[in-house]
Amino acid sequence: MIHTVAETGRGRPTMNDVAAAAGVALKTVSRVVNEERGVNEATAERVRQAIALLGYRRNDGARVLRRGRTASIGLVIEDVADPFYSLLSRAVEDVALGNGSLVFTGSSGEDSLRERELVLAFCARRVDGLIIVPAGDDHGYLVPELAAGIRAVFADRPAGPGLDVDTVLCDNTGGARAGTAHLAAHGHRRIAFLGDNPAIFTAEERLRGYREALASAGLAYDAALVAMGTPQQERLHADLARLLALPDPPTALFTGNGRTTVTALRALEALDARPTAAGGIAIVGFDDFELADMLSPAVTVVAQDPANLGRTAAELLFRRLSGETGPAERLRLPTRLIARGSGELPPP
Amino acid sequence: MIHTVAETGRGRPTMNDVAAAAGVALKTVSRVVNEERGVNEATAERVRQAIALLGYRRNDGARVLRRGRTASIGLVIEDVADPFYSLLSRAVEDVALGNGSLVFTGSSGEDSLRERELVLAFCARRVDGLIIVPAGDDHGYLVPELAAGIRAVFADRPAGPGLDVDTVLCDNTGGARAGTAHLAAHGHRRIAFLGDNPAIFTAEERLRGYREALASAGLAYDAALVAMGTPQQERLHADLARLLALPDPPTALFTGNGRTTVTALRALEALDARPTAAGGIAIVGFDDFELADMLSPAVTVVAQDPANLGRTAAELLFRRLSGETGPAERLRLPTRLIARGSGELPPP
DNA sequence: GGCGCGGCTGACAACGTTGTCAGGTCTCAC
DNA sequence: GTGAGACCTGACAACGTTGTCAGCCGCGCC
Repeated sequence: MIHTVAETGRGRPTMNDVAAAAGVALKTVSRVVNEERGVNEATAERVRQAIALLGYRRNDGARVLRRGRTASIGLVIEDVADPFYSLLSRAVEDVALGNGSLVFTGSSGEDSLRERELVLAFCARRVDGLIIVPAGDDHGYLVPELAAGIRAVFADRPAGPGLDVDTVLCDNTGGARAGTAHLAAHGHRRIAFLGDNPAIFTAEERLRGYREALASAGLAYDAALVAMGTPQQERLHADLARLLALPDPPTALFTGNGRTTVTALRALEALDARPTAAGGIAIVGFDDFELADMLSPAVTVVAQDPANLGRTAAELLFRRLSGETGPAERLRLPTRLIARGSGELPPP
Repeated sequence: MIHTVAETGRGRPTMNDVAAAAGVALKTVSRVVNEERGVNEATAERVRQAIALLGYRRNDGARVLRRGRTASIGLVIEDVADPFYSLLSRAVEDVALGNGSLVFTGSSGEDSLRERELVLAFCARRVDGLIIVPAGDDHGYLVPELAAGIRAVFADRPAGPGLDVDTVLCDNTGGARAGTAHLAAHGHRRIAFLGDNPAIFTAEERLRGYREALASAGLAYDAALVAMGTPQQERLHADLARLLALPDPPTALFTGNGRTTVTALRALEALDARPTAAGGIAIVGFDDFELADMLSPAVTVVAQDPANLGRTAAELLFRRLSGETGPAERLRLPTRLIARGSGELPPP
């Protein structure tokens, strides 16, 4: 039988309230809530009724305090609004949910200070683990956290020096090499490179791949054909205007990430120099993007698989959380060249 | 002076450990950590040194248990990987961070059961508030949570019946009306409608707008010109093939959301019926999308502002959390028609 | 009748923090 | 010399849960 209970007014009911309502001890409620065996079915039913009556829900914060594990992880990326990271996020979420874990998400906005704040805030909430796409390259602040048992996996970019931690990267150099070589194989000898800020690990690796491909093709590296920086419309417009005005202008363009590719296409349009099916400057871009196949010409890309990146990192994290030991892993995920037209245009 | 302390081995240092190391009482450490005034500067400095030495970080879980507020909110959307929701997410994140709050994110995948699980899991963590893009239309499970003081704001779609809660919606009907009227104004009399599953609130509202615009233009509603369902490639391909094979086929197409627009464009391409600058079926799509302006012809859209939606919902939530009372608000955000070419093609 | 055992229940401490309250020391004015 | 007040510090309970341990009851067996 259910005893009515004087509602204490404000605030949520606790196990104590449920216990009082059901006429049992606190601990019995705990057992029912956690579906432990050894509770008489009639008693359990009375407790369940009291729970429903009061709208009780277990306070996981208190539970965590008692047990240690929070069943939550933190994900720090550059920007959820960027398709690359949103695909990565979704994959991380799915793996986490499959492991009974919730996900704190935060965008650093390529600001190492904000990255640090987010990570430490997550650590203060005692997340079990972290997946980090770092913005900065000093992660000393993580040392005490790792020592305290929080596991971290770095994704897309490695941790700063001195941190021996699991890392999942993309084959940036190989991908850029393949993309650049593809252009060279189609007869281009003046290939420009538009990349992100060279302080960013991936941008620098991709530049390296570009240079290696040039060398393999017997082409000289010409600094005048390289422009790097944040992919803003105005900057790219100016860079491309400069490149096209060179006495010996490039006949092909390798762009270092998705945002740069799209922005460059817009800038070329504004400069009246966008490739057409009939011809024009050839383009290969790092990163696939939505509708690349619907432009004319369709855009040839070196595709990464951001979902795979997120999934791999998350699975690695959960393997660690379930006790897997061993030295820090450092994985490289492959890229794939998708020829669609813009990278197969011949030089004039 | 710092006393050395016997490291207890596993686990993180607590305030107690710091207190022992600094030779002060637990409460003094608490005061220093929380930057309360009234602590002698020399003492405080000793405590800070002990904190640094031990790598101490406050356990926010315990703090929350004591204080009641968690400084975290939960965000449930359909899919972070969808650009619409990823823009919304970013806006929510930014507002939350500005209010000193962290964000749990979860994708329901348009599954009402998963929505419920996510929301209740967030509630068990005692988030202060929720922003929900609902997948289902029964939110009875939220009643006890709301009664217990968790604030919720529904975004993009309303809560199920019986729940009187803050809601931020888009002007779906008005937008669809404007888009359809735009096509009619350009001379089209056979306008097809491709929408999402009509069980989804926004899809149904947009269909209504489409019908209203037809009526205003003196055009008859023809069920044969309407196809609704999940925007999968095969389904849309079949629907469009059927439409184009009609004895009196449509000369224009209104598509009910971003995913549908993009998928329909691909299907038209496969059917060799994609519009060109020279002519073809006219298209207006609900939702703007990246590169809509770079296709040929560029795609005319009825644009929502997902970031604005997220920001508005989050700001409303935080106003509630900071004590604003009053009846539940129900906001409607405007849409904007952006003419780019595909919607201005004349009928043949 | 006594003993052991399985099944069920409850009392109590502990998790790491903060709010409350009390106490101690010092300074200053009377 | 004493009281008032400012300043600093600490003891203790409480937040809501779970782990540990002990106890009760009824049963079957010696």
